[in-house]
Amino acid sequence: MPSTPRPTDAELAILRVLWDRGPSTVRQVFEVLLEERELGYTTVLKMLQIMDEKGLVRRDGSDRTHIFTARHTQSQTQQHMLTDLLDKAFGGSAKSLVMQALATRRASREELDEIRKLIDQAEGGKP
Amino acid sequence: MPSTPRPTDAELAILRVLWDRGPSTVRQVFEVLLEERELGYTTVLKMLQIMDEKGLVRRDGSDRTHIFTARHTQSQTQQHMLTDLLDKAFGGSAKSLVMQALATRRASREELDEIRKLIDQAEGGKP
DNA sequence: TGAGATCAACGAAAATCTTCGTAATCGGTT
DNA sequence: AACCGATTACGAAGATTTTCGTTGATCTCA
Repeated sequence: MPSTPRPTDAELAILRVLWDRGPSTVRQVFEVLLEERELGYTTVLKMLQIMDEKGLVRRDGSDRTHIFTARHTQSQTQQHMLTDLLDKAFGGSAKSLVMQALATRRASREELDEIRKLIDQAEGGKP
Repeated sequence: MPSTPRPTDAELAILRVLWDRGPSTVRQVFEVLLEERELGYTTVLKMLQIMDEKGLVRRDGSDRTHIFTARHTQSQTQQHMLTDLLDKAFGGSAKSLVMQALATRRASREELDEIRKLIDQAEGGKP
């Protein structure tokens, strides 16, 4: 149960890179982010320093070029942010959150089938 | 489609009051929030002024005591924040968001049934 | 070995968020 | 009319977020 703060938008962009590409150097993260938007190398460095202080990433400084790793998995972070949103905007109701999410119409038939299977499982295990 | 910014945590607390109790004065919002945490009257006033500038609330200043109203419904705001989270933390996959949400184990059997019905409907209407 | 490239650290600036004190204004009451 | 309480407006301070320039250290290789 991670007690780290909820990542900000910019922090999340960095975490996405670390989740996708695994442990990375500042430069590697910088290059990926540069494809999406303009920003400076030292901006990324500073962000990673702050994220290290916050506990969002871990740093290996044994080499001259430090390696940064996301401290929590994407799943853990998703869970964290979802719970936060659930409490702050959905009055704690997972049902209404899921209904709204399904209303975004981004799920394909196959995905809906998988979701239904998950519900069946959940109900099966909940007598 | 509201092009207002995503509300901050403090703004969301105020919006919750407006959604629950309808159009309200600063004092009314203040009194409700005071039950949850300590804060000053002018803090709430200032927040509402800023939220008015941002377009998050509408203000009726025809009377001396102004009345504030949420500019978007709770549903619209939920949709907005969910879409934002979807893109920034779930790679746009509604499926994985729903799966994670269901994993919070906050939904009862009855709620799961309702969700499944919604999926059935969605699939029925999707050729 | 020394010149140039790469890197981390530091500090600081601009923007945003959150908080509230103080002052000005208005309404109702004496 | 003068006062009192309630309300809005203003401005500012502290915290956080996002950004980057500069500096000094370290590495590479010619």
